Order: sequence, then structure tokens, then C-alpha cells
Amino acid sequence: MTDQILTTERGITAKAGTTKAKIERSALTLFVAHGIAGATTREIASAAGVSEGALYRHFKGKEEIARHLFQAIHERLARLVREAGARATTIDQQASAIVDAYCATADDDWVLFSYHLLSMAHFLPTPPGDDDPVSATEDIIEAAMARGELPKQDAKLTAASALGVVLQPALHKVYGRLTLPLSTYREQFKRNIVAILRSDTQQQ
Amino acid sequence: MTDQILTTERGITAKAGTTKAKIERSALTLFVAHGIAGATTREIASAAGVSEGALYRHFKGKEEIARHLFQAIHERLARLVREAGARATTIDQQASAIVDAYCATADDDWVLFSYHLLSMAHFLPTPPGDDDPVSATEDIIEAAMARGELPKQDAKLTAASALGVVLQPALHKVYGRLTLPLSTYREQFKRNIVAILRSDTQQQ
DNA sequence: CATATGTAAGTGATTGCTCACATACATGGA
DNA sequence: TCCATGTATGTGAGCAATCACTTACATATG
Repeated sequence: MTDQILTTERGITAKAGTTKAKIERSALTLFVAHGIAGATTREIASAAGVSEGALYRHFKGKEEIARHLFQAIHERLARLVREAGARATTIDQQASAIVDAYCATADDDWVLFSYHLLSMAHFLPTPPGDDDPVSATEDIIEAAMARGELPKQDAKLTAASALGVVLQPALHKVYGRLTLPLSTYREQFKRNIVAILRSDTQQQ
Repeated sequence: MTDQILTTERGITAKAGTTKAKIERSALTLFVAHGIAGATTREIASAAGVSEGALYRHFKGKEEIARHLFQAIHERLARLVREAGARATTIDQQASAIVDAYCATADDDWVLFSYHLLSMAHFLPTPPGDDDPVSATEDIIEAAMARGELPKQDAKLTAASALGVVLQPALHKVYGRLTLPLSTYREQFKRNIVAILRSDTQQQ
């Protein structure tokens, strides 16, 4: 039952090749495969090729590993959305930049991204004050409504549906219904989101 | 630690008020709250107000309860989507009927519906041959493309994004970001989905 | 009395986590 | 250069708690 991984493991926050990086990567993979509760500390240690005690040199416990991994991707996505929103000036450009950022992040580390999708329910609601990608998206849509670029409506709902255009296909990739890299669908995502944002602006 | 529920419990497949219905309802609630692996058989029995042994009179084990509940909502949604597709003739009518069916099902039994959203990853891929709501949606979109009502493109992707318009807001309701019944957003869902379906048909 | 249903007290297995101990390595005074 | 020492890191046996599940028995029903 020794599932030791011999290759140098890419870390999430720890330097690649270190024991901590191996633990992060093994835990991440097993959390995605069996869920957080379903993955055991023994499995994680075995997959990382270290003893179980080593886990507790670097983390307080299993739950801390799970939260550490979640925060890494959650905060990263929030930052990327904010940056994409700040970089562009029109809502169409902003939508395009956000889609690009999501697709690049997903394809860059698919296991980490799918962990974010699958473990969301385990950690939310996030402690107030912390940023998150959904709030960032809502803020960008609200700003566009405020400057008259979009019709005024429920920004929380619009943000949710727009995110759904990307995240539901991402989930289907997790389920094996779609197999190509997420970036493959970038342009269609952008068209679809723009279509949603404008779906109430029928001023012909 | 006796969390006995005194009201008559609405069954999923069992007759309301029976022990089996109480077990189904308690298991469902706890699976949504703590996940399948995170909910214990003791908790389920306690919440149902029965002994732990009673669980095993009606189900082989915890995993069978979880699968039983999943199949109930999964097959129900698949059937509703097929029926909505068969009832209407144009893709716009079909989309409208599917949105109505999803919203009605969600609001009718929100815990069961959110269980479907949250436990999908635990059961998929479904055994081949069984129907599912995503395949049903794909079939309807493919048929509309075949009769020239929609531009020919990746039906699996279009179906995923269209479902995302409804399911991501539903997830946000699970997370507490949206609070109103899902039906509240019906008309906006329909507009958004139609906008997506047509987003490649710019024949002006 | 036969069958279905429910109970209480277990069972062995597995869980997350701890702890006494081993090793690696950097530091610095002689 | 040498080794004494402190600190960081890793080990693996093992612990108490908890897990899903079983079993012997009671009761209800037709």
C-alpha cells in the first residue's frame, strides 16, 4: 500500500520538492478523489512518501491542510478577478480578462482548480472581511451598472449566472463529460457572458 | 444528543410518516450539512428518532441510503427535462419548460435539490445506460441544431453553459449568497439561456 | 403463530493524532 | 579544524475515540 510518488512534487505554497510540497500535493489529489472526509491521513502520508507524523510537523491537522489548500486557490482567484477588473475599462474587456484568468488558472493546475470547485461547500461561508472571486465579480458588474454600461438589475444574480457559464463546463470536465483544456472554450465563454450581460438591453 | 424530529417527515420515495421516510429525510439533511462521509449513522438514526439498527432494516448501509437519495432526484430531473423537451416544439419553448421544471423541483424540495448539486461528484460517472439530466439537455440542443434552429456547435459545451446559468445561482443559494426561491429568477434564467443559445447566430 | 419491524448493546476495524526517539544540519567557541 | 550543542525535520509504534455494521432479543401485526 505504498503509493509513494517519486517525482518532485509541485508545491502549492511550499517550495517544490520539499516534504511540505509533497504533502500539499498528495493531500490535494486525495481530497479531490475521495473528498476531504474520505481521504485519510495515512493515505496522504503514504502518497507523499513520508510518515504520518511528518504531516503534523507542517500542519496542525488534516482540516488545516484542507483549509490551507482552499485559501490558496480561493484568494488567488479573487486577486486575479480584481486585477482583471482593474486592468480593463469596458465590461466586455473585463469579462474577457476574467475568463482568460479563470481558464489559465484552471489549466495551469487543474487538480487545484477542481479542488476549489468541489470543496467550496465545505468552507463557505468565508469569514467576513476576506475577499472572494464571487464578490469581486459582483463588484465589477455593479460598477458597470453604475456607469450605465449595463442595465440596472440584480448584480448578484447576474454574476452567478455569468460565472455559471464557465464553472458548469469546468464541473463537467471534473465529471469527465468534457475532456479538453478549459481554455479551448474561452471565446465561447466570452460570447456567452457578453450575451447574458446584454440580455436585458434590447434597445433596437 | 437526541435530535429527534417530532413532525411527520416527508418521504423521498417512502410513504410520509413511516420510519423509512424519517430515515430518508434525516439522512438527506445530514448529508447536505456535513457531506456523506461526514454524516454518521448514529446522527442519522438520532435525528430520525429511531435506533441505529432500524437503518439496516430498510437499507443495506449508509452508502445505499446516499445512492438511493441521489438516484431519486437524479432520475426525476432527467425525466422532467425529457418531458419538457417533448412537450414543446421550439428550442425557446423547450428552454422555458426546462427552467420551469428545474425551479419548481428546487423550490418544492430544496434540501433534496441541493443534495443533488453537492453530491454529484460522489456518484458520477453514472453507470452507462442510465439517463441523466445533462444528457437529456444535450439531446434537446442537438435536435435543435439538427433542424437548423440553432447554429451547429459543441452541444455538450452549450448544454453545460446553459445549465450553469441556473445551477450556479442555485449553488450560490446553497452558500447563502442568494436567499430567494429559485423561481424568482425564472424569467431572467430563460432570457439568459436564449441569449446563450443564439450568441453565435448574428445574422443581422 | 409467522413475519415484519424496532431496540440496545455490542463487535472489530479504522480514524486523527501523539510521543519518544533518531537524524541532519547550522552555529560558534576553543 | 574540531566537536558540542541547539533546532528543525522525520519516524513508526501506538493511543483513545469513533466508525459502520451485527446480533440477540422484544414487540407488533395480521
